[in-house]
Amino acid sequence: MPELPEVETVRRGLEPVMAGQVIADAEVRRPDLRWPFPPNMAKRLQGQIVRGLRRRSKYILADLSSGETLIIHLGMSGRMLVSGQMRGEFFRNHDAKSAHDHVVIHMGNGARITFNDARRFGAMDLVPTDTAEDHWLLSKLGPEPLGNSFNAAYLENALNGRRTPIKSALLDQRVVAGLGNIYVCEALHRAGINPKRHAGRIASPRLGALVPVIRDVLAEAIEAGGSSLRDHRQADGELGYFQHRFLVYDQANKPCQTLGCGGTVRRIVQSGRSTFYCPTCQR
DNA sequence: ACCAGCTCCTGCTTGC
DNA sequence: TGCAAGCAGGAGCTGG
Repeated sequence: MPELPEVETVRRGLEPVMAGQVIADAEVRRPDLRWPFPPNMAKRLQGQIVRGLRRRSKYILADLSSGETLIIHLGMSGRMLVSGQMRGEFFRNHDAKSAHDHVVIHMGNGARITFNDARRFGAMDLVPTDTAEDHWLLSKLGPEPLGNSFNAAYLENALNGRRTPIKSALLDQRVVAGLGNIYVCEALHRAGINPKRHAGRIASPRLGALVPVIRDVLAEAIEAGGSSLRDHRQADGELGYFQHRFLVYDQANKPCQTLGCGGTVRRIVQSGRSTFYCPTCQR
């Protein structure tokens, strides 16, 4: 599922029920997701106050009063669903137990947060807060696409000399952190760049123009609550809505929507992943 | 160093 | 309707 906008949507959904609240209890129902959980994870979460929830790329970081940070990755199909009774309001977004409820966190305010991940590509780890960003999963990540260090000069330098297709380069989390297949396809379409073009062979003005396009696509997707194709749900269980705004992703054989283009959206495979683009207006 | 391909796992969609 | 193949939003690892 989740690329940056989906993860940010989940983070925003968890913040009001977790931030500043104590973790009353935690249950681990299965010993591992992609990797084994850290030792005694449930016990180490118990009694901690959640100082705040941050996001780095596609990771959610929950800073705890113990001085540790819970790192959460949703993989392809992970969900964080809130249920329970809070402030007199009853949330029933995940009351039925599912076979893939791997971790359940019970907050002192009555909220219950369930980590559900059918494909088990997700991960959790618990590390000291002051070195959380040095975690092996985070240490090699490139800049945040919505941050100031992601700019035209940076991107040109990062892609200089690279012969891999621009599509593959933008999926590389070391180049820019948080993009996935959907938003790379959409951004390249908006920028009019052919996904097969070699990353190091794109003229500066076109690369420069790609930066604000990426920011816009991500910001609009966050605003829409992300994209729900199969698995993504907001923390309250609601769907995201950005999938209705896709111009190319999953639109194979449909007419290109670019004004006056007249082309047809194609699906190709690049390094084993689907790429959707319009050969007419993406050059 | 760079890059394409494979792999982990489960479930939904597609085509025969 | 039934069944199997194909495909899925991530990302680490391997080997050329």
